[in-house]
Amino acid sequence: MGRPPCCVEKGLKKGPWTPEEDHKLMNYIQKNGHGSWRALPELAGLNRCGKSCRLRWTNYLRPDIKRGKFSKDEEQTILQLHSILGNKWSAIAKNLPGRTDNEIKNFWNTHLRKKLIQMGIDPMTHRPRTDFFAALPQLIALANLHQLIEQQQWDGQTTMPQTEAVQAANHQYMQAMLQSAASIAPNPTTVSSLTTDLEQISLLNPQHMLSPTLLESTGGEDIARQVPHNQPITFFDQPVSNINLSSDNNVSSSEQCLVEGGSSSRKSMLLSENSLPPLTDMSASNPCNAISTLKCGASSTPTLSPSWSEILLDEELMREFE
DNA sequence: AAAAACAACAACCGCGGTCTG
DNA sequence: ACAGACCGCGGTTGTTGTTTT
Repeated sequence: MGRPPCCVEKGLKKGPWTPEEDHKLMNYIQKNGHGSWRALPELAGLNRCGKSCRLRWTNYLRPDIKRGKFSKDEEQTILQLHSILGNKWSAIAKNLPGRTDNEIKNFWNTHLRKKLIQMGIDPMTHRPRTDFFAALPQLIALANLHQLIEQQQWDGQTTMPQTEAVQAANHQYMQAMLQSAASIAPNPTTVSSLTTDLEQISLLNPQHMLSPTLLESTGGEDIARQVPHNQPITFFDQPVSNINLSSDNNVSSSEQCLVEGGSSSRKSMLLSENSLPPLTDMSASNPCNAISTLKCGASSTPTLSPSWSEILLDEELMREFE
C-alpha cells in the first residue's frame, strides 16, 4: 500500500546556495539528467532536499535561462498575457523563452504591478480601480462644491439648484478624467479613440455634453471645432445651466481642473493630479460606463482602444511615471 | 559616514493535482 | 480504490544591494 515513507529531511541545508553546491548540482544534472528530484540530492552529494534542488536548477542554473533586464517587448507580453491569464506565471513563462516563472513573478511584483497601481489601474483586473482612492477626485469635487454653495449663500446670491450642483460635480469629474486620460495617453491613437467615444455620446445629445475648451485641452480638437463656444452644456441629457467649463491657459491642465460657477461668481476648485481618476469605469453609477456601453453596443464595427499595456509602455508615459 | 528606507530578487512554504505501489 | 509521495505552481519571506536622509 502506497509508497515507502518520505525520507527524513532533518538536518538538510537551507538558504542561499554556495558556488560549490551549484557546481555539484550542475555537474550531476548535465551528466545524468535530474531524474527523480527526490533521489537527486543524495546521488549528487548534496545536503539539500529535492525540492530545493529542483528550484535552484529551474530558476537559476538551467543553461537556457536568459538573465538581465526585461525588454519592452517582454514587458508588453507579460502585461497582455497577465490580463488574460492572471497570475499563471508558468503559463506566461512559456511565452517568454529563457525566462522563468519565478523571474516573471518577481518582475511583476516589483515593477509592473506598481506601475499599474500608480496609473489607477487594478493590477488584478487590468481595469480602472473603483476603490476609495480612485474615486477621490469625484469626492473632492463634491466637497468643493458643497463649499462653493455655502460660500454663495454667504455672498447673498441665489443658491445653485442641488441637481445642478451634482451635475457640475459630475462634470468636473469628467473633466479630470479626460485630462488624466490625455496626459497619460499622449499618442494620437488613444486620444482619437477617446474622442470617438465622446463623439458618440454627444451625437445622442443634440446640445453636446462637452465643453469645447475642455476638448481642446485634452487634444480633441476635431470635436471642439464642431461645438460653438458658450453653447449651453448638458451632461447626460441634463442641461447644466449657468455653468461653463474652461481651462485656464495660465495654469497647466495637469495641475488643476477649473470649474467656474455662474457668470458673476468665479470660484475655482482644484483637483489633485495625483489622485488619478479612472479612464473608464464599469460601475453603473459612473458616467464613463456609458462610453463602454456605447462602444460595445452602438457601433456595428467597434473601434478597439489601445490596451492598457500599450498605453503603459508608451515612451512618454513611462517617463511621466518614473 | 552612518542609519534608515527602499528595491530587487533568490529561496522557501504550503497547497493541490498527479502518480505510484 | 486508496494512502501517501512526488511535482509544479503561486504566494510569501528573507537577504542583499542601493539610495536617501
